Amino acid sequence: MNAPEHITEDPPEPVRRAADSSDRAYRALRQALVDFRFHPGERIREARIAAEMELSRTPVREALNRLASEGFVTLVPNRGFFVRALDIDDLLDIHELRAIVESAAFARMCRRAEDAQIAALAEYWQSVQPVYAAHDADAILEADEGFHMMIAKASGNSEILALLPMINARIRFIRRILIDHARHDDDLVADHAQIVAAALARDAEGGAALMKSHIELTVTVAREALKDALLRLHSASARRSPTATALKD
Amino acid sequence: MNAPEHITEDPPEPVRRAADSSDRAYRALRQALVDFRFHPGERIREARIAAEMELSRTPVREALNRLASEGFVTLVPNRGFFVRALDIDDLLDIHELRAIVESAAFARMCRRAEDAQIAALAEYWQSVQPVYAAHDADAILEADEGFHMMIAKASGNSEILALLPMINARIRFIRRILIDHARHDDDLVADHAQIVAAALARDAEGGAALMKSHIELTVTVAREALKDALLRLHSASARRSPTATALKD
DNA sequence: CTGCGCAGTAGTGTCGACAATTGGGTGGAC
DNA sequence: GTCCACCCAATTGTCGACACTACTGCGCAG
Repeated sequence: MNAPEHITEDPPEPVRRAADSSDRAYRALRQALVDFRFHPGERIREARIAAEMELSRTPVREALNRLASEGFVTLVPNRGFFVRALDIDDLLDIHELRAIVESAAFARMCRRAEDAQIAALAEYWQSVQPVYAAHDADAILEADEGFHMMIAKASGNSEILALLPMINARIRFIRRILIDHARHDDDLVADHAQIVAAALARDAEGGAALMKSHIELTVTVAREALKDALLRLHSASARRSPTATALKD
Repeated sequence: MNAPEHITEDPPEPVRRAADSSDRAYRALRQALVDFRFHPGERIREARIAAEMELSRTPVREALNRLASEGFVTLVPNRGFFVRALDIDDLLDIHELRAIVESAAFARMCRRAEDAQIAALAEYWQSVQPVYAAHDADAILEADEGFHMMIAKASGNSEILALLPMINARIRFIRRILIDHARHDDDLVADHAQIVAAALARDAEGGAALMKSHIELTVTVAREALKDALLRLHSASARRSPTATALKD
């Protein structure tokens, strides 16, 4: 086993280059933004982020550039990156866009998806029922997003499938809060059940309308809760430093 | 007008730091991609691009990262950036998404926009009529995009307004080709006139349907032309180097 | 007291350099 | 002739450094 010198022996440190510093920075920053751990409008100091994540500014800047084109942050030349100030209207706009896109995705699925895909949707819905019963907010959120993503996938439109995750990322924190506070799990379950039924019946118009009201109702009902949540998050992020161990994971 | 000596005189090089290398790289690369001056699937060598644009790899990488999150290119770790291979199905999907979003934008505009905004749309439409008559493809494209952007703006939904330019950027080259070749200016003019009429009448449903068919018809009618155009562009980009002076401007 | 100019400092924008990785080519063993 | 291991050139991922810009606080004129 002792390797001859002329042959490259097993490196004692097979630490293959991670090559994912940018990606890690991207995910950590995005999560921090989604969780509103930054004050809206706050300037993001690259050096600070880099120091906290124990890497150089380069990957941090790459991550910020990606986040900028996704609308999470804005770039002011020679001033730096700033957290996008999401207000209640923006949130409503995003939800409206989501309703538009997802209801269209549903209609397209009804018209063009194969039976197997719709069956898979119904089956998935069946399989995650216990999750809702367990009242685990994180698990419910995951199941919920999964449900909607399956419809986007079954729509067969790759652009819709690519757009939805970007929308989801920006409203995930709201959905998370709503699941926790509004405690309208039963409504969610009922809506989804109706949507699945419409899918099985290939009722494009009816199902699309259901989807639209499903999403819009969520917002309408929770508008006040949203306002409170935003205020609370803002003041929280203003009080304690949004950094420190915040980006460690 | 002649500057006094005791005041910092005009530096021989008043070139205030541009600080826009990344932005220039972004725009140039995006334009090159939109124009299909890169072979689909082609690997993008950062050093080469940087050398051609006479700057370092850093701004090129920043531009590529932004383009990656916009879907123009894909990033394979440790391999680099690759031009996204757009096929005919992708193009149809993008147009479908555009039809979904824009028809919804129209309906929302009818329901919520102020009279002044709709009047501005009608006025804009009037003002660009000569452009269509002049048969200048670039000018027509600009007028066309402007028309649709005004509707997105009048929709009052900032997310729609932000999404549309991203969609437009990716299908601009097609619209450009269609305007040149299909020579269906008259249809465009007729459609737009109908859409304006629906807007003035605040006919949300009718106008949305018009908008949808306006966009979808464009695709359907031109499907064959699209295939040809894609083939032609691909072979062209394969033959000659997609670089050289290609990125100079 | 108020407002303007000015230096000092914090922070961004860009660069060149270096280590790690990939893929292709070369040579030898079978 | 084929296949495998190894080496090497080309390219990416990350870093530290430096020039330049924007903001802060202070001094000074009005």
